[in-house]
Amino acid sequence: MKLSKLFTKTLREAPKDEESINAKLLIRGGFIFKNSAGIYTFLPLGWRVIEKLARIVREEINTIGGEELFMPALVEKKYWEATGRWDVEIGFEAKGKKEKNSAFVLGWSHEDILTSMAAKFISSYKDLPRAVYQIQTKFRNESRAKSGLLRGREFLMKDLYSFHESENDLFRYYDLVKRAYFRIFNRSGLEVIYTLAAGGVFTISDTHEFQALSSVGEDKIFVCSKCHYAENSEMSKLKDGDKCPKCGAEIQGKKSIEVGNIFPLGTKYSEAFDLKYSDKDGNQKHVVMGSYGIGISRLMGTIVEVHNDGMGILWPEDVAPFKVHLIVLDHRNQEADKIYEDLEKSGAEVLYDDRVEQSAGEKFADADLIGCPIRIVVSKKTLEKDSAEIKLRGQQKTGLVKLINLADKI
RNA sequence: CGGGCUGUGGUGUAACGGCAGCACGAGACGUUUGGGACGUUUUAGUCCCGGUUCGAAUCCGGGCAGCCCGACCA
Repeated sequence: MKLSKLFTKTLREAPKDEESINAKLLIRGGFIFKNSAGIYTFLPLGWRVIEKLARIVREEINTIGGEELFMPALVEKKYWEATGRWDVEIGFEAKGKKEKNSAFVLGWSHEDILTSMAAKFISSYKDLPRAVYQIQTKFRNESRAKSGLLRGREFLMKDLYSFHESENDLFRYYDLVKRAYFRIFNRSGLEVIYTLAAGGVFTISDTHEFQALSSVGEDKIFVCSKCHYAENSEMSKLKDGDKCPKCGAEIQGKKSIEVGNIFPLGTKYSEAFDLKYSDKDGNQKHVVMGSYGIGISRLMGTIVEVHNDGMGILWPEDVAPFKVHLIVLDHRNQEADKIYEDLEKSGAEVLYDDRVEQSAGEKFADADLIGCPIRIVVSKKTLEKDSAEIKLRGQQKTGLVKLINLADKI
């Protein structure tokens, strides 16, 4: 991608009403645009990050047998009534202009519509277990959207649902999901803490959250300084300075961002929608379910909160919009164009700053802001030595690499 | 949903109740190119409605919007 052709431009200063780091940097870099409070456009650079995250999620969820599907955002009233969730205030009613009474709510959760569908496809123990997921926009009328991508009224979520014969099988799968989640967050460059959390009306036991430590987080967890056992403060009886119930080390209270959660639902939904299967003896039983979420857009915001410096973002390699940020400082020299083409041919994702009117300093500042992992500079100085300068984001040292060897270094 | 703060070109800021100005950006032309370079030139603004006043960006009332704190967040 040539920066001279990019749809967006960077901002030198962040809008004054943005306080959170993720909002400031993502808006300045041209990753997102705020259309309303808690409602963002993912601009071309930002969408590439979302796609990277989605790819990681897909790979890992597919590995544990998840099948991807895509459910509607407009969810008709009848689907919410079985669980009494039509009137839940978090929903946005969607009113057709011709209808007198609205009959839809924009989907803020998809257990209801999925469970009613699943009854058409699951009828025998031979049809179990199953797991389906989607990556979709959720709409929640948050009374207070905040902190950039961390709490939006419209956001991207991966929601996975599993169907089982028994609680035993549910918890077998629950553990698979847990491990897949750790791989997802690890590949996304985040350290997360597996945290015990309170169950709700629709769960059969405690639930678990994946928490990334951050001072802007809305959650507070009590986490063991040694074994990382953690409980969410909303249900924990622990307090600062207590001994860890698992290993005896000191417990500390920390602020954190919930980037994922997993819920053992049991049969609450299958009872509401009469989702049953026949076991080997022909007995009708309710299907046992689990649901598992990752806020994809929140994940993006969290990564920025964790990986940044004063100048901009430091994208972890697997989620960076581009791997290489190539800067040419002497635009009259055609050599850089060729380097760009060669790098692309070698398979590297390159953002090429070929702009002619920007000064060197501005190009460096933009490279720092956008935050691709590898910066390559081509200038008169480097070309005299048939080389390019290479620098990793977040490191000060630079090195010269012969042009012939450049593609191999990436 | 309660509380606080704030609304001036695209962004950041200034203007006692008295001509809305500056910088950056963006557009044009030219000169530049190793940490946000320079010259000439163009462009673009007081959130909305009402009130007070000779006169309102400024004061008052109401709305709307944004941010922050809290409540809420199966």
